[in-house]
Amino acid sequence: MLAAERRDHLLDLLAREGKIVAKDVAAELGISEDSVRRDLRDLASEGLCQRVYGGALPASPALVGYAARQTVAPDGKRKVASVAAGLVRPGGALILDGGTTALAVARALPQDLACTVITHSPTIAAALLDHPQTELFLLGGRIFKHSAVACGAAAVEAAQNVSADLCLLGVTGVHPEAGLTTGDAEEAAMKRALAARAADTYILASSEKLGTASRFRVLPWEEISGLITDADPHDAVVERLTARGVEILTTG
Amino acid sequence: MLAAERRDHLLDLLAREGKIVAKDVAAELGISEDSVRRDLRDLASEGLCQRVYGGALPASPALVGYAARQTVAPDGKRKVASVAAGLVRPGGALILDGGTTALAVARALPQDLACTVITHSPTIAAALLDHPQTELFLLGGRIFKHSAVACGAAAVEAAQNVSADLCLLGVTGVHPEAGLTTGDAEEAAMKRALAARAADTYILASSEKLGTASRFRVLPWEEISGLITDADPHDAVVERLTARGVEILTTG
DNA sequence: CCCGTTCTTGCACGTTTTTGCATGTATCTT
DNA sequence: AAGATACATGCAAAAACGTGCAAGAACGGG
Repeated sequence: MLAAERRDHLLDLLAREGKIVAKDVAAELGISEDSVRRDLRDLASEGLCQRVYGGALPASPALVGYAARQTVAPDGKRKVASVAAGLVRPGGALILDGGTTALAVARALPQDLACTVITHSPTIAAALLDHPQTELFLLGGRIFKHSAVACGAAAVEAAQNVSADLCLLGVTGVHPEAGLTTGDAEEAAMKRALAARAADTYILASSEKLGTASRFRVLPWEEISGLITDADPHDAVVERLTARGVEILTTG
Repeated sequence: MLAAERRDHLLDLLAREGKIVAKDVAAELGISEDSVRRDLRDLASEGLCQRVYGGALPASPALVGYAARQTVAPDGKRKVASVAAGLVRPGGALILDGGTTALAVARALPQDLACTVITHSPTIAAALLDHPQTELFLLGGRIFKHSAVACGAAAVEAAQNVSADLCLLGVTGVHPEAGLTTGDAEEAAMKRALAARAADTYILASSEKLGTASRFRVLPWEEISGLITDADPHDAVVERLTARGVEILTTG
């Protein structure tokens, strides 16, 4: 594991959980607590986190819930992506959200799959340029830097002109009661607009997102077809979702 | 194994896995770690990756999965791009075409330049994601694979809703009589639509394009503000263009 | 075809960075 | 107040780095 990668992991953890416990992270990553402390000290000196006894907190509470600078798609996301890619039928049309998990889906699509992909993410579009059989449609609009996707009025309007069989959405929070949530209002609206244009909508959520909620709701459970996750089917949150009637696709 | 092949492999790895560990790659390819480090250093100097202790990471996290290959811009294009980037004023709005030369322009824009960039190329958009001060607006539409830009009716329509101070267009043919031409009718129409939305339009053309013409005309000379090229000012084609009243910006 | 030049590549060497441990100190909990 | 936990610092081993150098390949001109 690269040192820089470790730093990213810490920031990601900070954004997702809102705190870091040095001891836990050291155990999780198999490194010494000293290394974690050193990293945290460095991050704090750059103003990226606030050092506290036992670990660290976000520099600004507002940053909680925002996707951090994630560079490496963890194994879980890749498995989720692989399952999701299996849902895409030849000849069908897919609306693909932005984000690292959705990017992993794009990468997991067979090179010669003949289908239509509609996306508001230039990153996703760029990744699919070398799929010769894939028809690509880009939804334009103002690009939101932190998530690297087109959002806002223009993008939502552009979405009204398309339709698809399947929509794959990434979210930051998956909670039995709060539903599906994300950290930005514009993004939430865009995701809603995308879901509305597809016959079926599935949520991509690696296990660490289960049970968490962010500020803005994307959709209630009633409006989605299912959840794709790498969590254990006997996970507490998963079981509560199943009880609610949500279809769960696992990577098992 | 060819050196260029090795570089491609590294970029591919970076796109797929999001990171490179020098030691692992050296073992996998059966070459010395020194060579890997040298390659990584070169790639980093071109802005294609970010060097870290132990290996490398994508230049920007948003660029994970972004096809960075084929982007080794020749020297001529880079010089043209540098001149073009100098035309962009802080606070101004720029319409940027697709293509390798335009991509070089995007790379040549100062990291902290506060301006608005409007483009129909997901590749360009992805390249500008790490410019924090740059406002990005993406024009959507059907993606034409061979040129990797949004074209067609939807894209042209989207272009009607924007305006800018400057438009930088790439073309495949630059001819004193035939004017500016390209090999695809839809692309030509899109370029026309872009040029119509900017106060000034400049053409990016490395020297090998001078004197050639393709099938579809983009614009006549009267409707452009100037040509940016790395050709010699005493080049025969350049002199004929000057005689026609075309402003020529050279890299000299 | 041959020879000089240039570029690439791997190795050796000294330097820098990272990392875990030990030690002593500070801080928290009870 | 006392024990436990977290912390900073110093230290040493290991890993990664940069540089110089030499052998070899590719190239170009004669």
